[in-house]
Amino acid sequence: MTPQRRAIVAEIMRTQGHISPTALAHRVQAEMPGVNASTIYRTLSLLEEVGVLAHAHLEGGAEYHRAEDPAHVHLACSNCGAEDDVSIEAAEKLAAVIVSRHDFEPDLTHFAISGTCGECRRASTNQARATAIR
Amino acid sequence: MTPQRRAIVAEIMRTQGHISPTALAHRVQAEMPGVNASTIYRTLSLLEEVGVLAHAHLEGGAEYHRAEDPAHVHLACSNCGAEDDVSIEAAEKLAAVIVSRHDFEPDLTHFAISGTCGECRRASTNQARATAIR
DNA sequence: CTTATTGCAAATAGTTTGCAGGATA
DNA sequence: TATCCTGCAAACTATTTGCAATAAG
Repeated sequence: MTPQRRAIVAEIMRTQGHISPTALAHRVQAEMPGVNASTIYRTLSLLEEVGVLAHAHLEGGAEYHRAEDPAHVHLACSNCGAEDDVSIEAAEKLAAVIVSRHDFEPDLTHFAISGTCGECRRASTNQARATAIR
Repeated sequence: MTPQRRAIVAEIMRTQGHISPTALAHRVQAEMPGVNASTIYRTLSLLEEVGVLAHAHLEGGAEYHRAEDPAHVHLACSNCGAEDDVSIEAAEKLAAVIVSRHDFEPDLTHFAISGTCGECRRASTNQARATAIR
């Protein structure tokens, strides 16, 4: 247990949701200058091996979150970047379909699901309508 | 229409499924040495803007595929790397749930779904059993 | 002949690794 | 003290960009 690790773990525990290695590096270095990025990466993979953390792939790359956090599927709007969560229960219907028909146990939390959020969908619909009228 | 682009497009059309920029670069350079990687990247994004290609995020990063190819969800085994496809119809149940409950129009083809394939699941079950007996 | 495209080199960004000095238990 | 951890620099991989030379229509 070194001061660097303490700072890194503290910053992770202070974070709700997920955080990218680079963002974490910035925050940790803000309060403890000199902490090297490689230390961040090494600590992150260590914590993941031990089972404290897990990572998911979002639009912007890998993001870490506490392994104990309630599982959820991540929705990411490819238009505006908005993010939302779906409880894992709601996703179990697809999971069930996949298991039974494809002999595959999906982990719907590992990759985000991209798409268009309601706001952007309505905006583009209005846009299309305006264009049609013109 | 330059010979480089012809070679790139030919290679893509010859490919079934998806291909990564680097893999494409290797193949193109094999038959037409000297084609620069930047040309590959520029051509890929051009073809995507025009609507001929689209990309998805799999375990190994971005992969391009023909936009006209039948939509499908990609399953990737995080243990052995095996890949499988789910028709988009089968995924529509989850899509429907997401649309109605989260006001979000998902594109389930853009990110892969990782998980454990049947083979690996059975293997780990046997492993667990063997350990228990011992 | 004018515009578009390519190759090259350099810049980025994110991440990993070897190594030697320094901190930890 | 023996081991583990850190910082640093360098290496890497994937991707992007400026620019001048070249090819295309």
